[in-house]
Amino acid sequence: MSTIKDVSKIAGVSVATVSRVLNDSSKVNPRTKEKVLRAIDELNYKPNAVAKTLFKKQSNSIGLIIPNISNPFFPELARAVEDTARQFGYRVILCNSDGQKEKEKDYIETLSQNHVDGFLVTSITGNNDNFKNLPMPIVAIDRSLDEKLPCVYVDNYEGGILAAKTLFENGGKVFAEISGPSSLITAKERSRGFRDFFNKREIPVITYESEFDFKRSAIVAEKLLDERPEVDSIFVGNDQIGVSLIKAAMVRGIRIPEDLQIIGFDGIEIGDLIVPALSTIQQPIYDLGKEATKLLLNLAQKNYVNETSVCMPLTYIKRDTTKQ
Amino acid sequence: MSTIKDVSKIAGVSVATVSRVLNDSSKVNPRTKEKVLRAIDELNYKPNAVAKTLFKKQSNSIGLIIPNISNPFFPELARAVEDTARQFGYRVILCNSDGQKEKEKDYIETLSQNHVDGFLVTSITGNNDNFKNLPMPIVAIDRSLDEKLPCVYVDNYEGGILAAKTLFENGGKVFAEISGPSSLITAKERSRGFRDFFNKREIPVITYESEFDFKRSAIVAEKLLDERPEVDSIFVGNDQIGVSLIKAAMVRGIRIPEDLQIIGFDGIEIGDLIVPALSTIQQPIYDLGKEATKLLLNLAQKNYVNETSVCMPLTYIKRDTTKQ
DNA sequence: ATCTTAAATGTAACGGGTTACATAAGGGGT
DNA sequence: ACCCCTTATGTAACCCGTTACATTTAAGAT
Repeated sequence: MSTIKDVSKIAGVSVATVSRVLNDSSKVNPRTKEKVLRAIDELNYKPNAVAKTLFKKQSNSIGLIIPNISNPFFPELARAVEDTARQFGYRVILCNSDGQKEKEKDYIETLSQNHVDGFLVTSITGNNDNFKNLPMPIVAIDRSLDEKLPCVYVDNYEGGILAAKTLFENGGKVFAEISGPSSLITAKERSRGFRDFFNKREIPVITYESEFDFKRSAIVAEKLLDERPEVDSIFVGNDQIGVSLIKAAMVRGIRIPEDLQIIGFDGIEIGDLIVPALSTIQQPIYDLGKEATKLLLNLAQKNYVNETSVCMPLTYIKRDTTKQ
Repeated sequence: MSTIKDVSKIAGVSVATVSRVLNDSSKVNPRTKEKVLRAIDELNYKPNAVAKTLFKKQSNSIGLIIPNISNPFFPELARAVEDTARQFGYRVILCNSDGQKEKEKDYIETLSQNHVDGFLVTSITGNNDNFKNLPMPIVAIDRSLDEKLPCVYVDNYEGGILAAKTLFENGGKVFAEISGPSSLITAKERSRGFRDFFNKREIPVITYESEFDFKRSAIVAEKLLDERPEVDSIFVGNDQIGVSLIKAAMVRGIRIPEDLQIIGFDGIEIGDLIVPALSTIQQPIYDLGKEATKLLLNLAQKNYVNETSVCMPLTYIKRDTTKQ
C-alpha cells in the first residue's frame, strides 16, 4: 500500500500539498495539482481512512443497535438506516443486543473506542444508563429510551385506540388482545390505548400477554382460541403474533373475518403474503429508519436541528382479516 | 477523553509501561501494574482503538456484503455472521449491494480504506474482478464468485435433483418449475438439477423464470397457474416464490397438496408460518454464516485452514405442500 | 567485590494522515 | 527598482497508540 509520502515523492511536492489536492482544502496551482493527480494515479494510491479518523476524530460510521435482525421488523429498518447512512457517506455497524443490557453495554463500549460518530438504538427499557455520558449523539428509534434523548417514534397509544375503534365499528362484540411483553414500553402503550377505548365505554376486554415472536406467540394464540371461543375480535401486539393467530384460527376452522376479526401492528411484509392477509396498524418502518438516521447524522455533524424528536404517522391498513 | 499519556503521568511511569499493562505484552512489576491500573481507573481511561488499528493494521472488523437485508434469506445469515464475529471480537459492517456491481465496488473501496480485516460476500455473478488484488481475505457465501476464492456453499444442483425426486416419487404427473433468475448461478444450478432428473427419464418439464422476491414472483405464479392448469407438481427456485405460489393457488381454490404439490428452496421462517406450510429443500442458513465467518477469521488471522471451501448439507423438510 | 545476566522500565520512532505556521515566489503599484 | 500583498508550497507538530532498542536496576555467581 502506498502512502501520501510516496505520492509526494513521485510528484515532487510535499505531503501537505498532496493532502490539499485530496481534500480540496486550499488552493493548489493547477499544474501542481495535475502532477499530484498523475502520481496518485500511477501508484493507485488510496488514502488510509484510519489515519484520517485518528486525526479528525470522525470515523464516518455509526452503530445500529437492535434486538435481533432476524425479527422481521428490523431488516427493513436496517435497510433504511444503511441506505441513508450510505447516502451521506457513513457506514453502519450492525449490533444485535437480544434485548440484553450487558450485550448492549459491550457494544457501546467497543464502538465508542472505535470512535463511531453516533448510535441508533432501539432499546429494551425505559431508563438506561448505558447511554449516559457518551461523547457522541444517540437517537432512539421506535422505543423511547429516556425523555431527554432524541427519538423517532410512533404514537403507540393512538395506534391501540385506532385498532380498538376499527374492531368496534366493524361490529365486534367480544374483544380480546394478545399484547406484547409488558416489559416493552411500546407494547404497553399499544395495549393501554386499546383497553382505554373500551374502558371508556364500559366494555370488557380479555387480555393475554405474549412475546413478540412466532414460536412463543403461537402457544398463546392457541390458548386464547381454545379458552375463549366467544371472542370475535382480537388486537395483537404485533404482526408476528397476528400471523401465529391466523394460523391457529385456520387450523381450528374459524372463519376470518366472519367469525373472527384480527388486527395486527407494524405492517411487516409477511402480513400481506399469508392467506388471509393480515389487516394491521402500519408503522412507516423505512421512514422511521431514514428519519432517525438523518437526525443522527445532523446531530453528529452539529448541524442545526429544530426538532430532536419526531413522531411518525400510523395508518390502518385494511386487508382480509377485518370486515372494513 | 484521556489518553495513555495522561495515565502515564498520573501513574508516574512511561507510556510504554502503560501499554504493557494494557496488553499484558511483557512483564511489569506487580506494584507498578497496580499503580497503572489505579490511574486507569481514576481517569476512566479507554484506549483509542483507532490509533491501535493504525499501528497494527488490524481493525477487528469485517464487511458483510449481501444483496438486501430485507430479503428474508439474509437476516438469519447476518445474524449468524454477527454472532460469530462478535464471539471472536470482531465487528461487522453491513452492506446492501442490491446485486449492483457498482455499489459493491464502492463498498469494497471504502471498507478497504478503513482496513477491514476481510469480506464476506454473497455476490451476484460468476467472475467478479471487484475482488481482485485485495490485501485482505474474502469468503464467498452461498454463491461462488470465482473458482479460486474460498467459499461456503450448498450443492444447489443436488438440491434440484432432491426436489425432483421427491415430487416424482410422490406420484406427480405433470411437472413444472418456477426458477430464479438465470443470472444467478445458484438459481441456475437448482434448475439444472431439477430438469436433469426428468430429462434422464424423458419426462417433460415446464419452466417459468422469476425474480427471487415476493412481488414479482406473484405475477409469474399466477401466470403459470392460469396458463397450465394441468400441472400438479411445482418446484420453485426459493421459498419466496413458493409463498407467492401458495397464495395464488389458494385464491384459485386449488387444493394443496392433493391437486398441487409445491417444493421450495431455502427453509426461511415464513415457509413454516403460512397455511399450508411450505415443504422445502432447506439450507442450513445460520451454519452457513457461522462457518463462513469462522473461515474468514481464520484466514484473516493467518491461521492454518485445511479446507478453504466447505460444502454444507441440504435437507428435504416435509411440511404441508407435499404428500410425503 | 566484581562480573554476568535477567527483569523492569524508558526513549523515541513509527503508522499515515491533517493543518497551523513559516517561507518563498509572483504580481501590481508607484 | 522597491515595497506590499497574494498565492503557493513546505516544515513540523499532532492525533494516540505500539514496540524495537537502550538503559537502569537488582539479583545471582564466583
